[in-house]
This record gives sequence, C-alpha cells and structure tokens, in this order.
Amino acid sequence: MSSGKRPVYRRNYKRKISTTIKSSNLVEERRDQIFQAASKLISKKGYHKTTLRDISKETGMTLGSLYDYIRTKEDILYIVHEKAAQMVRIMNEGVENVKDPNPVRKLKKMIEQELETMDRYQDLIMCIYQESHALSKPSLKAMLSSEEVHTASFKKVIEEGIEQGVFKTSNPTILANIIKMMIDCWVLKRWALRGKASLEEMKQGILEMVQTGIVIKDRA
Amino acid sequence: MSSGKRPVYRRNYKRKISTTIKSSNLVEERRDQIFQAASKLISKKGYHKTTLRDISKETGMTLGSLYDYIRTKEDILYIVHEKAAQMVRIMNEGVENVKDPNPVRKLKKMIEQELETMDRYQDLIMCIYQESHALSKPSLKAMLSSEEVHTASFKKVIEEGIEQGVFKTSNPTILANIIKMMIDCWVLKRWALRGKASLEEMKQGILEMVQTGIVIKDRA
Amino acid sequence: MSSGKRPVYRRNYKRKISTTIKSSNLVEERRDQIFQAASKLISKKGYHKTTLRDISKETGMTLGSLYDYIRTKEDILYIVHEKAAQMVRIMNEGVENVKDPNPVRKLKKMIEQELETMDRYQDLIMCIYQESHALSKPSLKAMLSSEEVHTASFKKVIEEGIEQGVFKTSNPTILANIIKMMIDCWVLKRWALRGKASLEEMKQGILEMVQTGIVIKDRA
Amino acid sequence: MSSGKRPVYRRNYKRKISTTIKSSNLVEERRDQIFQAASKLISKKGYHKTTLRDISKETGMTLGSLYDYIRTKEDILYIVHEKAAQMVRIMNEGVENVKDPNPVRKLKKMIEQELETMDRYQDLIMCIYQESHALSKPSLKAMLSSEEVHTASFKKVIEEGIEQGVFKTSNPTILANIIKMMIDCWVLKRWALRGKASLEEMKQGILEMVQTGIVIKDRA
DNA sequence: GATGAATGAGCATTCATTCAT
DNA sequence: AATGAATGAATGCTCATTCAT
Repeated sequence: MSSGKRPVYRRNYKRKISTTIKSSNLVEERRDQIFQAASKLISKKGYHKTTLRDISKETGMTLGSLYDYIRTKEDILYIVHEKAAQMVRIMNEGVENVKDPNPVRKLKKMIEQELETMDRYQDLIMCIYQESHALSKPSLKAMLSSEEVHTASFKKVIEEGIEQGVFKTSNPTILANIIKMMIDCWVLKRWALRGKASLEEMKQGILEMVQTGIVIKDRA
Repeated sequence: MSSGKRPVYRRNYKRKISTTIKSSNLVEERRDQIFQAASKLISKKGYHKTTLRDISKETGMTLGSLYDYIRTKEDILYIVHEKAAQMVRIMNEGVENVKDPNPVRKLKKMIEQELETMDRYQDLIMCIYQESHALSKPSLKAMLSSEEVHTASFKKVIEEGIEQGVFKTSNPTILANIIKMMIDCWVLKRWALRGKASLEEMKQGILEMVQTGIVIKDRA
Repeated sequence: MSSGKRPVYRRNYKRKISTTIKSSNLVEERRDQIFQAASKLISKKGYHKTTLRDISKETGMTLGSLYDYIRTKEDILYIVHEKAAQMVRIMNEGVENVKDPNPVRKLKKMIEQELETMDRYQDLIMCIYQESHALSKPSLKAMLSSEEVHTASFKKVIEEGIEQGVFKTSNPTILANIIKMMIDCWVLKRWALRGKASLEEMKQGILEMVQTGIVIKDRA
Repeated sequence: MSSGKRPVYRRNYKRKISTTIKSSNLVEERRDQIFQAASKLISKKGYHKTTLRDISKETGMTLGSLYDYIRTKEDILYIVHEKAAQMVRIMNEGVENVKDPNPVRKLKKMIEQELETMDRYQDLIMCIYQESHALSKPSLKAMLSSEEVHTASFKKVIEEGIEQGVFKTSNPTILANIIKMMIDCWVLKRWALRGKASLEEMKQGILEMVQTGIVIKDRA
C-alpha cells in the first residue's frame, strides 16, 4: 500500500532552540530535566501560572543556567510539546508498522494503543490542549503538525479499509478526527469520567461505537 | 419519563459574586457587558493574556467601576462560564422537551442541535475548555457541573433508547461522554478541520458513527 | 531679513509618548518631576547606570506610577532631551528676536547668551552628548533636529553678516558648527577647563577667536 | 624649548591591569585582540550595550580566557582608551618634534595632522567621549590625562607663538582647548556635518577661524 | 456609583563573573 | 593557559487591585 511513500510525520515543521552550550549531550540532558519539571508543573498549574523560578526550583538548575538551554519561556512549552510528540510518536511507530493485512484489526489495535498511550501521558496531552493560546504562531504550527501525525495514521487505515471494502464512510478526514477525539476524550474529560468508568470500559465504548454504532434498529 | 425529577441542571453549584452595588438590575446589566467583552477577548487571546485593562476598554467601563461588579479577575472567568452555560442551557431546553417518543430520532436531533449550538458559541466553548487551569477549585466545580448538564441529557436519551430496545451499549455514561466529545471536536479541533470539512459533513460523520459505526463486515 | 520665513526649529521632529492618564496637567507635572530626577541622575551616573528604581526613588513616585507616564526607559531619555531642547529654545528665542541690525553685535550677543545657557544647563548638555548611543533611531532623529536648531541660528546670522559684507567665510555651515562647538566645549570639557578658567575668560577666548583669530602676522 | 623636560605624556596616570598569565608577550598580544574587538563593538553599539559575550565572539577568545587578561569589564574600556591614546600619541610625536621655527606654520600643520588623525580614528574618539560615565574614577583620571596630552601640545605652540610675538591671546589654556575642540568637532558632530562638508573644507574652516576669525570690520 | 490615579509584588530576562576540569 | 558551564543579583516592565475624591 503505502510502500515507498514517506510517512507524513516526517514533514514535521521543526524549530531549533539555539543555545551557546557546546556539548549537545548536555543540552539533551538538561532539556530533558526541563521537560520533566515543566510538564509536571504545567499540567498541574497551567503554563501561565508556572514561573521560571518554579521550574528552576523543580529542576534544581539555577535561573541563569535554565537560560543557557532556552531562550524564552515559550521555548519551554515548545520543548514539552516536542518531547511529548516525540514520545507518543515513538510508541506509535510500533502500531503503524504492524503489517496486519486486516484494517479492522489494525484500527482496533491502533485505538487500543493510542488510548493506552494517552492514558500514560495524560498530563502531557493536557498541556498540549490547554496551552495553545500561550504559543506564538511558529511554535503553534510546529506543535499542530506533530499532533496531526496521529490523526493522519488513523486516516490512512480508514482509507485502506475503504479500499478493501471493509470500512464505509464518506469522509475519512472527519472520521479520523472524530476517532482521535473519542480517544482524547478520556484525557480531556477525565474530571467527568474518572471514578465513573475504567480505561477498559472506555476502550470497549469506543470500539463499540466504531464497529457498530449504538443503534440496533432505526424505527424512524 | 423524568417526570417529577428535578432537572439535573438545577443541581448546579452556585456561587454568588459579592458586590456593594444596590440595584441588582444594574449588576445584571453590567455583568452582561463584562460577559460580552470578556468572552470575546478571552477566546481571542486567552484568559491570562487578557488584562482587566483590555476588558475595561472593551466594555467602556472604567477599571474602578469594573471592580464594583467583580472582586477578582477570576470572577470574570466565572461570569463567562456561568453565562455561557446559561445560554446553551436555554437553547437546549427546547430539545430536551421535544416529546419525540423515538429515541433514535431524538438523539439525532439532539446531536444536530448541539452541534449547531456549539458552532454558534465556539468561542465560549474554547474558553471553557482552555481556561480550566485558571479557575480556582470552587469556580471550577461550578463550571464543571454546568458542563455536565449537556452530557446528562445525552445519557438520558441513551437510557431511554436502551429501555425501548433500540440502543445497545454496556455503558451509557461513557457513550454519552463520547458522543458529546465527538460534537465538541468540531470546536476543539477547528484548527485541524476548518477548510477541510463543512459543518454539514461533520454532522453526517457523527450520525454515521453513532448509527452504524464505520465497519461493514468484520473479517477478523 | 528673515521676515515671513518660518523659523527652522518649527520643523522639529516630534514624538508623543502615549499615556493612559487622562489629566494632561498631571502628565505635564509628573513628567517634569521625572525630568528633574532623571536629568540629575543621568548626568551624574549616565543613562545605563541609572535604573528606573533610582528614578522612582528620586521622584518619590512608585515604579508602577512611573510607568503611567512613560512606556519604556528610553522615553525618559527622550523626555530629558525634549525638555532640555525646549528650555534652551525658549531662552534662545529672546536672542534671535533681537532686531540688532549689526550682525557682529548680534553674533557676539548670541555667543554670550548661548554660553551662559549652556553653563546653566550643563548637566543636560552632557546627557545629550553622551547618551546618543542609548537612543533608538526615531528618538535620536528627534533629538538631533532640536540640537540643530541652535546651530541653524548661528548659520543664519553668519549669512546675514556675509550679505552685509561684515563677515567672510567660504562655508557658513561649517563655521556655524565650529562656533557652536567652541561653546559646547565649555561643557564637554569641563573636566579639563574647570579650575583653570572662568566662564568670563571662556567667553573672551571664543569672541577673540571669532573676531580676529589668534594670528597677528603670518610670517610664513 | 622643551629640551630636558620630560614630555608631558609621560606624566600619564598609569594603572596596571593584573593578570595571572606569566608570558607578558601573550598578555600584550591578547589585549591587542581585545582592543581591536572592543573598540569596534563599542564605537558601534556603545559600551553598555556591548557584552563580554560579544567581545568574546569577536576576538575568538572564550569568555573564561578573556578573564585571564582582564579583571572587570571596565578594564576593557581602559584598554581601549590606553591603546587609543597610545596610537594617537605615536602619530603626534612626529608633529611635535617638527622643529619648525615658525609657530604659525607649526600650528597649522598640527591642526591639519590632528584633524586627519581624528578622522582616521573617529571610532576611538567617540568611545573616549561617550563612555566617560562608564569609567570609575581611577580609570577616568588615567584616560583624561592621556587626552590632555594633545591639548598640551597646542598650548605649547601657542605659548611659543606668543613669545615670538606672532600670536595674541590672553589665555593660552583656553585657546588650546578651543582649538582642540574645533578639531574634535569633526568627529563629535559627524552626524551633523557628514554629507554637508568635506574634511578639506573643515580644515579650511578651522584655519580660517584661527588665522583671522570671521569678522572683517566691526562696525559696532 | 463612578472615576482614574496610585500601588507594589511579581515576572521574564540579561550578563558580569567564577571555577572546576 | 584554556575551556565552557554555572551562578544569581539586578533590571525593565506588567498588571491585578485599592482608594481618595
């Protein structure tokens, strides 16, 4: 099918955060510390209420040191988004590479996996959804493009399924987005769902919806 | 039916914003001005980037005057949520009261209506989703309870449908949330969908999903 | 002579510092306080070493209040320049309006007056000369144009003198600048001259130079 | 003549910048690099806006290395002044040693030479004039004394001329300063003069002024 | 009830300087 | 002698909030 095609997500809009630090290993390491601290704080208090002093305290780095690895506060948000996207991407590559010839099974697996990944990184997902306003245009573009990668994966499977005559839908783009949204729902509405349903039940709910909808017979 | 039951939305957690102003008519009026200005600004720039000076300019009220009707900046967010919930609630009451004996038709109508309402008030919805972090605990609780009203309506219809044997699902709560989420998706992912799909196509997509899912035959 | 001509200095490049303060009287008053404090501090320590906190302390205004009357630190420098130019301008108008038909006498008086004015406002003059690097392009342009006004006055008298056959020089522009510079010298080189010469001696020196030069006979 | 007298400029207030580096050749070499970079940057952006990082980048030396040759940022300004004075001094020695028995011709030559030197090193001159505020007292004193050397040369010629009866002036000190100032004018007011006059015209203007003044007949 | 000037704690950011290697 | 990462005090600036009139 898609053999030979470059995966969409390689087209990712990239932005490099400049630094004067020579050792790129150190840069990597420190930015990871920043990521750990920032994602924790941001998902707890939100981006705007998280000060650089908070992050400095949480990382153990001094304020000045922090600025050896970023140039503006926004860079931190960008790092969080980048890392988040990167982690989720890595996890997803496994799924996508499953050469399951059956799109139904493939979609099912993808949904399960995505849901589990989302559950694992819920704090990050919250960051991504909630702080878009805080991002300036270029960062926003970068972040959105990495977000779209996942949706694109779903779209591809749907299209495969349509070609093989096992899926029907007039609009794969929309359906892909809807499916992705059902999954994100678990995280975005955790306040509404937690305590009322388990991850497993959520999984069943979505699969149910995708496979048969909820209507048995339409007397209308 | 639900006769006799207090409508869910009455259970709303209420918070009164104190004021020294005597005329409650005036309070109402001024807070409406604040709502208009704030929701416009917040949905455009985000809560944190919207200053009270911005709001003062947009309302035409002076900074001092503003503080006769609110006590903290957060009150403004609360007002926005309150008013938003209130407006959407009013619109929805119509739907809920539709005494359509057919749950399928009823659910379909509700979805259509909710989607259109969401589309109309997308800026408000964005406020609600994006700024939850800015709210302190009590306000948050109040806002969430008014959000839940809508999901509850969906849940009710689903349960009706199950009783009548036209809907199947093991978990009405989850399904209601999922359906609500598919609708919210139109607004929350507008950056991803706009230009790629129309409101009408979205409506079809959701109904399709709810009615039959997307799977034709499962060779698995 | 110059009857009917608009004086050059009316062409001054003007910049308005925006403010949210309504009472323009108050703005005037506060900016004058800022001017007093800033010119004192800047001429003592230089622009860069003068912090807004210093100015806030010196004026008695709080930091926040300060920012009700300016928008950036640079505005302060601009205010100083503006006020300085304005004061000197006012003083000079008297001279320029002297309808002395004799350019020699007029030039002499102008030199005397300018020198006295410079002496009186030496701190300001130092600010103007020393902080040009600190000014952004637009402010710089504004400041230079007000500086040039004085030189232009000298140029005009020189040209009048040439027409009347009492002055000789091939290049009025340069001569005007040189004369102005001889005067500024008193301030710019105060560290070299103070203690070694009085204002009166300086005046004599310049007039001597302008009237006859220092050469008696050129045996060369 | 001044035979036997120590040249004035030897009276220079000297300050040694301490260093831990043993090889004094290396110190010399590195400080020269610093001078090159710093004078370029400072004359372009001003002292305060020139960071040590800028200088480190421009010299190619690392920040740490820089600090092996200076102790504080101010030392850099001092180096610039020192080197500048030194260079100009070297050039001037030629002039001063001209054993022209004619003070008029000598003064004329000195003016021409000084003007050309100034023109050549205008960036340095700007540094000297503009950044005096940045210097702490001791450095300032050192810098001023080297500046005065030039003026002293003029004073000496004037005094010689007076002795020989070819110059008249009641105050050689002031006149020397004024003459020096007329020359400096070319650099200090380059923004006002460039494009309006050439170096040659400037030279003529000053000589004109010194030789005869600008007044032909004083009807006053 | 309205006005608008004043307040000051808090924030992101910079940069001279140090020091272990 | 050189390196380059780390330090943290200091700075310009913002903005929610108060209060005298």
